[in-house]
Amino acid sequence: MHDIKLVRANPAAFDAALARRGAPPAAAEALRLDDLRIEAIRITQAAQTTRNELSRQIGAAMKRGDTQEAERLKAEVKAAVDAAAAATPEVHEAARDAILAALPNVLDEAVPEGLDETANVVLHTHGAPANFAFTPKQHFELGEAFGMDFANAAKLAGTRFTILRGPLARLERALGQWMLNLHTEQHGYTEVSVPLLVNDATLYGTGQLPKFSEDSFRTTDGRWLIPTAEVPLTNLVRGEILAESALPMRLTALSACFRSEAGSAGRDTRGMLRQHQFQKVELVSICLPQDSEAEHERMTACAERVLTDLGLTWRRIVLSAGDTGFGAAKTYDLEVWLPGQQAWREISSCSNCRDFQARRMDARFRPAGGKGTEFLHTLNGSGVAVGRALIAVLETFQQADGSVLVPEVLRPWMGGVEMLHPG
RNA sequence: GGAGAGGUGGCGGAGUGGUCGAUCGCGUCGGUCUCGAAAACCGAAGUAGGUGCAAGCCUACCGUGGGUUCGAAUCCCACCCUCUCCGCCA
Repeated sequence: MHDIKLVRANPAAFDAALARRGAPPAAAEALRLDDLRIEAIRITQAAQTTRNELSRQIGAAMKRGDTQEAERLKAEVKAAVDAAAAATPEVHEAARDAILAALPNVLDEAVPEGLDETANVVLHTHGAPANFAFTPKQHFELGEAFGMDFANAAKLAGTRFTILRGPLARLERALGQWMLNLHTEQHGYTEVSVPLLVNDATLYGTGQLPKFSEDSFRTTDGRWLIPTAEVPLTNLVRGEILAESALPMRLTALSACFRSEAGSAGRDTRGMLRQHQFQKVELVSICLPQDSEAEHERMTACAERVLTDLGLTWRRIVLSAGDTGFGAAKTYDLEVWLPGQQAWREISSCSNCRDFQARRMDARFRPAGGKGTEFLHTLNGSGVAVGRALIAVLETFQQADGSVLVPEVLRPWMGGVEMLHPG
């Protein structure tokens, strides 16, 4: 949600910010509605002042038993009451906010220009795609031998679901547990167990509503399955006024994530790369405005640490203007190299949302020594997607005979097993 | 799911139709006192919107949304949440 005051202060700059994302100008219409709102407020408040004064007189008149005077005043107050009812500032405010709530965040100046992913910029690469002495298989080809089961998943739930059994089920659990411990024990994050079902206000707070309702699953009682733990974690501060001493607040959660849009693109139909349900370790930071840029770098480094410790090949890219998500001012994607697929694929996305979500959530802090309140900054990042990490591990550490080497850091979670053998 | 009770300012807790944005207590902040601290005493302090150069003035907000009324924290309706008991259950 944008600050109408900033729009008013510089409408041209606001429209220019939208143009970077390829969105049409909106300042003029928002300001027109805000003008109507202010005019209606003036009328309403003037009428209320009159009504309040006359009401006081009515009360005084009745107290001294002057019913005739009271009745006369009642007739007089009617005009003010009608005038207050006729002016509808809340209608104009709702119309204004409907526009503002559907507009994406203003981008960081450092975000590269461009309207799609072709304009993304690779910042650095860790490791290099390895040469295999054999033709590396894709994860679903490897997985079959380990009981990666798409047929039964389809029977139980439909397409875009996967069933894992035995060592792969354990490997998924190992990845999640290990990542969670890494972030809580070494990166200063606090583990949180969150609801997987949330209400409208929560989904609105992080920006999924009102514009992207079709991307999430809705329950029959009006709740939503979370598309990411970012939603419940970030909304923990919704409506709160925090003390500076509580910041930064670093939260992490391992959760299932549910995405209804996952199948609509018709891409990645084979395998478990793009699913309606997947596990993810999420990182969320709530911090002071002046700290969010550094926090963004820190958070991304925490996610990178996961990939490095697993022994994966990865690179960091900064998303272009047009590819940056709705609520983000700046986003780094981490892409992992998949030898079987011979491609870089997204495994983490770390975004600085600045005060965009905080405004929607009304999440503020009280500056130490200062007066009043200011909006917090919020950041979120995957640390990392567990399902995709599983894919990357399978494809990266596969052997010629179809067995898979277990990354050292995961072995304590795998009962000490060093090599997974099919069958 | 059934029955009952209740949601008021950071917390506790008054207030049941007429200057109530709200008595009071605790906590917080500033001051007096003190070598310093405690105690005591004095004082300050909600959020948002409108208006003004400013001091200030005005409006709204007592779980949320409606309604009744000249006037609602107070009455009515719906919803949300909390607590107690019963039932059910991992």
